[in-house]
Amino acid sequence: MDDDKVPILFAMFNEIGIIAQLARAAFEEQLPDGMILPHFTVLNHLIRVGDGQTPLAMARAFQVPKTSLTHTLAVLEDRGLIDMRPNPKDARSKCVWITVKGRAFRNDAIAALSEQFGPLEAEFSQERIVRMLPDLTALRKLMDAARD
Amino acid sequence: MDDDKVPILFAMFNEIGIIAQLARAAFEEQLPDGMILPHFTVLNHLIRVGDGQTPLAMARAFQVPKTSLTHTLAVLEDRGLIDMRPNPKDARSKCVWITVKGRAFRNDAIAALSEQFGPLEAEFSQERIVRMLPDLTALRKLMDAARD
DNA sequence: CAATAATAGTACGACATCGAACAAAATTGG
DNA sequence: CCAATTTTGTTCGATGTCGTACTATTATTG
Repeated sequence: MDDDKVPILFAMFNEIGIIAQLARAAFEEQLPDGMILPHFTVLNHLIRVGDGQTPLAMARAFQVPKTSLTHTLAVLEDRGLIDMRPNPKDARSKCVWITVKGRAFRNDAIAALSEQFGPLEAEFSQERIVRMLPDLTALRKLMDAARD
Repeated sequence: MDDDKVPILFAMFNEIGIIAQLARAAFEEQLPDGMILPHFTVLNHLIRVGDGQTPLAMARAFQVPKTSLTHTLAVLEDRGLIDMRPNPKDARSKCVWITVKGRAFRNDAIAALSEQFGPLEAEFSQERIVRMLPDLTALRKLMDAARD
């Protein structure tokens, strides 16, 4: 890598890391109790992609170790936000279903999210988002593919 | 927030979050032992901004709770990568200095970083980075300012 | 079909994160 | 000055993350 290309790539990841951290902190402030981003992420995924997914498929989707997801799912089940049932097609496996309570929680979180990030739109125009998003998506896909 | 603005803002943060996670995982693979990103971040900060900083100033710079930084600094001191000395201007406080070993570690990590992310430059042009960076920086600054 | 390998999920332990409470020192306000 | 408040850093406890090792089940292969 040429010397002059390191700093700017570095700077980009640095900004991305800080933004991710600030966004996460701001969002989690809006969540009740001990709920954190991964809890919401699971519920949101179950609604966007559809429930009945296996834990392993979800762990891959989120790029986290399956042991991390085991813990996250246990919390969600404890709180009645998901149900875990045996996978009829594979006795080793399970399927994750979102409950009515889980759907409500997710919807409330979305509303809080809009509330939390609403002020941003006044200062950070949709234009800029539209301009960045394709590049961000391309970068994410490249990195996703690169992680053999 | 208008309904049509939520999804794209949401999508942007989602991409940013995934990229941050993938970049962190890829980078940490290159680090030895139990060293993780925050360890490197501290060493890098001490070189970029200058050492002799107080823990609290650094916690603010990284947007992390001071208790988290206490732990990170303890690890770095254990491994001989930093020194912590009393702050001559405030007996409650300390100053953090990077050691020769710490500098070497940071330089090695930078080299590993370049190695790790080198292949990206073939697929993700510097042009795109240059195009995105000002927007990312602007967004980071807005969010930083917003967190009262 | 049996033996072997691969896969799904979990238990456990080491370590990271971070809020609450704390002690020590500095600052402030009367 | 002195008392009250604020600031700095740590300790402690609860929880999250994740690598290793394990069990149960399924897939492969000779």
